[in-house]
Amino acid sequence: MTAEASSTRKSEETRKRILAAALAVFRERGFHVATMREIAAAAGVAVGAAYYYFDSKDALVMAFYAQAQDEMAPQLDQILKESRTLEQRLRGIIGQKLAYFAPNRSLVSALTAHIDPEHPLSPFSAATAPIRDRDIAFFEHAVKESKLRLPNSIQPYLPRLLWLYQMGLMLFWVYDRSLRQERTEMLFDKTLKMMMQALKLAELPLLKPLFRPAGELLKAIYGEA
Amino acid sequence: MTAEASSTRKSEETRKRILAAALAVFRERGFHVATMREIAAAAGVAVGAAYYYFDSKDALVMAFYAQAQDEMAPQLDQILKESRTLEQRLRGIIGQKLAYFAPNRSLVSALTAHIDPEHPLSPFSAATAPIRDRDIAFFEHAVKESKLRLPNSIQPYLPRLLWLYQMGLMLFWVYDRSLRQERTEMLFDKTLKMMMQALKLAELPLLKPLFRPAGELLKAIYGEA
DNA sequence: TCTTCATTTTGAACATGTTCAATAAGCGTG
DNA sequence: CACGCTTATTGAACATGTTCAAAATGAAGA
Repeated sequence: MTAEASSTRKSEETRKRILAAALAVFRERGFHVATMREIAAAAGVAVGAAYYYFDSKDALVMAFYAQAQDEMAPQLDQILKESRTLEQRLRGIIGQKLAYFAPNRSLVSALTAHIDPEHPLSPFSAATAPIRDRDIAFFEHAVKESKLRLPNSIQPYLPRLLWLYQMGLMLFWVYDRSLRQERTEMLFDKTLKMMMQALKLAELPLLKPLFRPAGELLKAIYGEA
Repeated sequence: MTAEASSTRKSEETRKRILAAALAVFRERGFHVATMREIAAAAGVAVGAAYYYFDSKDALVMAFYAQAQDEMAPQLDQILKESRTLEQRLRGIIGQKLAYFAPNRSLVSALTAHIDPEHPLSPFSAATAPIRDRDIAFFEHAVKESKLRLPNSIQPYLPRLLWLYQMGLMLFWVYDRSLRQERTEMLFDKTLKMMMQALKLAELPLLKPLFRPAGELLKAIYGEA
């Protein structure tokens, strides 16, 4: 939001330096204990400068996420190219993200700290829509070309639902205290398989009374498109 | 946590006065903008006093929730007594809670602000276990005596799952901007019906491959009991 | 009543995210 | 170069949740 298109070379340098310093401090000391004064000092700059480039401490985390998106995009594209089934693709995409974020779990936890959709930094806010849409696009791609035959009333919402699934999984992962987060791994594996089972069963006429209201619900919540 | 059993009459008075003042200020100005200085002033007391009785600003909200639990308990018992089916009971219990909290939505949003299970005020923390368990007990009661025949691998976890469902619903409700929160009402109605459908179908052998892994998953996440 | 100790109350001090007026640095133009 | 204008940078000041040493209050016993 703060950085303009007319950013000169040097300005961009400073911005990068501040962000890098912030991430370093966050990693070393944890997001919450890290102070803006520390970060500024680490970047060799006054506190005000940090606020000139970033709206808030949280905004630094958002910048981190945006950067992560850029860096991960090619790898995710690659994964989509190399796999065919939806299950493989989801496993690949979500697994890749978890792996990427693994060294920065405390930072991700800061990201998920705001659920309030009014808060500019919430994953559900209008302000983060571009980032969110970019994320959802990968799930759109993953769903496309897959052989899955879903009821028309559900199909269009699947990418957004999968994104939500991913968010929930990451939330669990962020606070997963088990060794190497193996509980998340287990949750991921089992729920993914169950989801695939459920999607297959969606065709059965027997389950119509279960999936028809689901479609109506989705339409009401997400809107027509 | 702070209030001891040895609380004398006057001390208890002060505590109540501070809590009441806090709730009034929260209601009038919203949780976030309200300051501890305001609250203290409204209670006719120094800031320090507020902290003598409550660990933090958030703790005031927790005290509010505990009080709400006390006040709602008889009504919830009544609802359980007057209804038989699980659907009726859930509709009654959850509906009652939403109605009760309606005048204080901003306060409830403060309650759901901490997802981190390490945070003492998170609904998932060890510190809030007593409050949580008391809540879950109502769902246990609601499930008991209902004619539902569920696989043994799932049955024991049902109350906790229903509690989770309720939490999710309240989260949606807290940020529901629609008139009279009618979107939440719709979500509640539809998901409740779907849940009942799904639970009935759980008996079908056809759906075994879907429900068996679900049972295993629950065991792994929640533990044996 | 006086002493002693625990309980309660006070308000100044502290930490930290954030703002902002002032200053410096760049840069294009005459 | 000199002058203005935009962009960067500074650091003191502010707001607010929280802490804490000191003071006030109260209760119980000698």
